[in-house]
Amino acid sequence: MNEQLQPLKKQPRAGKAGRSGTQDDIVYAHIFEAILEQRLAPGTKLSEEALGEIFGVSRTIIRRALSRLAHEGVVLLRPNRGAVVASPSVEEARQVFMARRLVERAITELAVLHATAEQIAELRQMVNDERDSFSRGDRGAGIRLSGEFHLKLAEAAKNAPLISFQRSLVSQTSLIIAQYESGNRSHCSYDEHTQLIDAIEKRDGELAVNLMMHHMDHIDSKLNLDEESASDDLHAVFSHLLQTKKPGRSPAKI
Amino acid sequence: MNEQLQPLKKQPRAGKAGRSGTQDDIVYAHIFEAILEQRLAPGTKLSEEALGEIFGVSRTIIRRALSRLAHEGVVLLRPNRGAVVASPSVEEARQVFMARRLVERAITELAVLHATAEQIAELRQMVNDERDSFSRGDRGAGIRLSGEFHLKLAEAAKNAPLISFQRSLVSQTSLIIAQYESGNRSHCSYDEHTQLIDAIEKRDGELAVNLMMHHMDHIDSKLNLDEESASDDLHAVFSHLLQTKKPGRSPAKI
DNA sequence: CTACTAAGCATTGTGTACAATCGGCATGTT
DNA sequence: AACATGCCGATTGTACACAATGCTTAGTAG
Repeated sequence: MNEQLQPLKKQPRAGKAGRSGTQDDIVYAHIFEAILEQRLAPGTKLSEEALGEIFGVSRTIIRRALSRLAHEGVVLLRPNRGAVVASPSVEEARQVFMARRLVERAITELAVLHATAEQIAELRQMVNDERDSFSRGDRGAGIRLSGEFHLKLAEAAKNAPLISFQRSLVSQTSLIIAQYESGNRSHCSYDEHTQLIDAIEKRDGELAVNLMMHHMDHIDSKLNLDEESASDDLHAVFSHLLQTKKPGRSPAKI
Repeated sequence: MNEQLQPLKKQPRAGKAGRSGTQDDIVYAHIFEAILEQRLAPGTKLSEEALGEIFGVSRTIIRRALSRLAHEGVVLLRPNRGAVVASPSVEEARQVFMARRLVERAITELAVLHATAEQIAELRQMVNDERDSFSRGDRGAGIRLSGEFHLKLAEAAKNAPLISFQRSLVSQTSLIIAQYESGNRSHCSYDEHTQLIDAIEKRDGELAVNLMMHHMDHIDSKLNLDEESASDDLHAVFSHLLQTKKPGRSPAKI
């Protein structure tokens, strides 16, 4: 139980990923980040009481955060049986990627039309942060920042429903990447992000869409969704055993 | 305010829209239905305590239902200030419709590929129900069933993220229709739904997509988003006044 | 020794009490 | 008379206690 998250108590502003000050968001951001960084493996049970003790809040807050995570598809909420980190199947991963292709194409077209100079500057800044994370070897932050880039792009498209959907898709994609990525390559090449920004700044819609589609191709070509799906399924099948083993250790770990 | 919702108390199975037995769903369905039937006008405040008393459940349940409605965009949750029925602006309505075009096109293409005979039969049954509702003059049920048709179609596309997104879009569309529809025409011609099913059954993807796009055209051509946006904005602007007037009547109204 | 049953325990679901926050109203000041 | 400010009522935010449910395990019968 030594690897417990910081027992924050009215932490004025979370130094890591938590943006706004509300406890909800802090808990949400921390759990989400832990999942992306694979400190919480798919299938891990997320006990309300344990989480509440760790974060120093009551189960009410935890429950809201879990509900939100469940709605975004990174947590599975089983009635009367608690929450677990989602372990998307290969089929679910394919569906997410299909939906993302659809949405990213539309977002790119809209962003070319509506992105402001300020937003483009922010996008460049995010690519810089992303590159820094990878150079530091911080894989979890890299995945998260890469996702936030795509989310920022969605904001430039100026369509609220699309932004909301994209948020959900990006979350699930991050989880899928964390689960399925073949480790040998950098997963979200920021070069492609930079080229994409250039095309958007030049208002070249056709080029931008082509770059985005190639970007999507690259992302899922790095995953083992096709050939090695067996091993993935195996992992998913046995994932519940990983946390069902007897509590030979301390009981209060996430 | 004698038009208070039925004070159900552990109603075993809601006879109207509530499907599954959990209290959450019952409350959710009733509020949603009330919004669609305009028994709850946009801007109306949704007090947790009042709703809890009406439905005979505690605020906990109400809060979950409101949270869900808020996530689907039909209810606006303002921190520390309670929930109100959303009153989508013209711009928001446009964004929803743009997103729906995108999603409906994709859903139609996928449904042509994957819809089973059973699903097609269910779709036909839903069109029948929809027609019956309109012939009975039950406008609220008609809007709801029309939305459920599009949702069922999404299920035929066999893509979970798209289904989830479509659910949110359909909910918001229903609210927009209820708010903006020019009253002189039937809003969702079930004839077009029937033709669409025929095209899907014949596996004619091109025709199906064309029909769906025309269907979308018809839907928003019936709305007053363009010319009469002034009156709509006016309504939205003053909507908060409608429920801010002094409580000269009974306090326990939604 | 295996399989089935039942009891105990742990965890989630729900209701309610208390605390924090916000909007409205009255009063005082310029 | 108009504006600013402090108080008060109402409503939401949070935490906690109790109830219900499912899982685990021990015990017994075959």
